[in-house]
Amino acid sequence: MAKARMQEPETGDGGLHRRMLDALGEAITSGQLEPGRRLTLDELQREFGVSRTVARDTMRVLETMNLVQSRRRIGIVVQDPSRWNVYDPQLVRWRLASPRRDDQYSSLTELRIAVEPLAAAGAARRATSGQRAELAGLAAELRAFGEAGDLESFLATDIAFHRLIVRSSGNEMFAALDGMIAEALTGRTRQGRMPFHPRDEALDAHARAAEAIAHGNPGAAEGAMREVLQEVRTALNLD
Amino acid sequence: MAKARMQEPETGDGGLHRRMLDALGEAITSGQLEPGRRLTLDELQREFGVSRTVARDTMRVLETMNLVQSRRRIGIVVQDPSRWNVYDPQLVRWRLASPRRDDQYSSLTELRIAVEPLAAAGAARRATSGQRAELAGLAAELRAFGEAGDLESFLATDIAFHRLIVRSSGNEMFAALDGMIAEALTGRTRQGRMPFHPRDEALDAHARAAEAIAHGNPGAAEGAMREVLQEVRTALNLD
DNA sequence: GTCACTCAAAAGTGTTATCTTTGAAATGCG
DNA sequence: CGCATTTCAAAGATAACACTTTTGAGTGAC
Repeated sequence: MAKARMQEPETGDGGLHRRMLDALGEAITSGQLEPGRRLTLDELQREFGVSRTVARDTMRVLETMNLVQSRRRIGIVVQDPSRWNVYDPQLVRWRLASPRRDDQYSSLTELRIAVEPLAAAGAARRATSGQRAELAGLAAELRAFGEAGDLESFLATDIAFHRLIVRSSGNEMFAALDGMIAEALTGRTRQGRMPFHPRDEALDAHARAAEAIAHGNPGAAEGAMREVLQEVRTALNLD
Repeated sequence: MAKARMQEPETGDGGLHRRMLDALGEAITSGQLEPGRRLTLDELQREFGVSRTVARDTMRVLETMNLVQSRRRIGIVVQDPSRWNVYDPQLVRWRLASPRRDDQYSSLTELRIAVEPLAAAGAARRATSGQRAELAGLAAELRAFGEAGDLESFLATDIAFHRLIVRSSGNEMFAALDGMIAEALTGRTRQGRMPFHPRDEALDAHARAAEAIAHGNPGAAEGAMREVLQEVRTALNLD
């Protein structure tokens, strides 16, 4: 029986489940499905043309993110945003794709401002010598790209620099932010919130942070990192 | 008359799925199931005496936390800790219940030190007037309980104080930490890392933070909160 | 005899369909 | 109003089939 049910496999990673999850995740995080809205599995399986099993474990996943709660007889209830697991990378991605992305960017940026100085201090204490060397190298590249005005390469290197710091911090909760930091930096450049030419003070601060980490000086690393973030802070009107 | 049909409601929420999830979550986060270990659905459904349906969506949930990855023909592979979604409250709970809980406490505490000053600044900008008043009240209670040496009430009030600050910060990523902050504070007291009598400076700093927030002074709130966290910081040897 | 290539079987998850059980809400009856 | 009954929708079980890698056995060329 030739089942002409050919699933198109080129949609990234296919996965029936993934498509449904993304659709619902985006619908909820964008507010299109407002809190309190009740859904049922039957509805969903008809709407997405999937089996009960797929519908069921999609909802299980959304439930562990606290986007919905499933109760007997009631169905599946969309939860209030205050209950969401807003650190789930997938959820962050959905929110960054939604019309409300600006909220997500400013939250993320404020989080960066809070965390990165301490992460730098941690790196000064606990980074491996390889990481220290790599950081120094990245700071040098950063200056080169910055002075050359190569914004694209500058961004890539800047992302690598900040990610490496959180991953070297010795705190796995800081390290787990690396993907989100990359998103925030990318978003900043895309939204044109980045100066055309990185300021000299910013480049110096990056270099000082790398140096302080290399020399194992936590206090200096923390201070330098605060300076690095100062311009982000003023951009967010936090001063 | 009393139909002894009473289901005890305090078991969390019963749920076959929940029991299996907790068991596996604890086994993985405690390191009992080491990274790279391969499991199969058949094994699991036999071991837990559940159907494939339940086994499957349990694994789906663990997969979204990145505790495991499931691949065709291979089975279900326990992932390396560096890939875990360490901000998932459930995962944090498992880790706090595991023998390695100290790592989790220090990570959490370092995160608090990073975030709370900025959260206080945010609260000074964006808290509602009700929240500002409530904070002032909590600071006063805190002083009363502290001076009376009532550690139990002090802890409860301290938790309420810190939670209220992150929830008033206007940043949902800060607000989402409130449960974890409560756990960290509780743990600190339980582990006897708390001075018997809260220091005067700490009480003053709490009061100054509340006042700065009430008056809408972000800079002062941030500074006062840093002082509040100073003793935590020295306890963690971060100075 | 060894290397490389092909192809088929096996192992395990992915997906669907259908059924029974259970719990909670709504309803109706006294 | 209070209690039992009904009803709805998720929770869970079971069985079958589809899809994908891995493994390895067989085959041929050198």
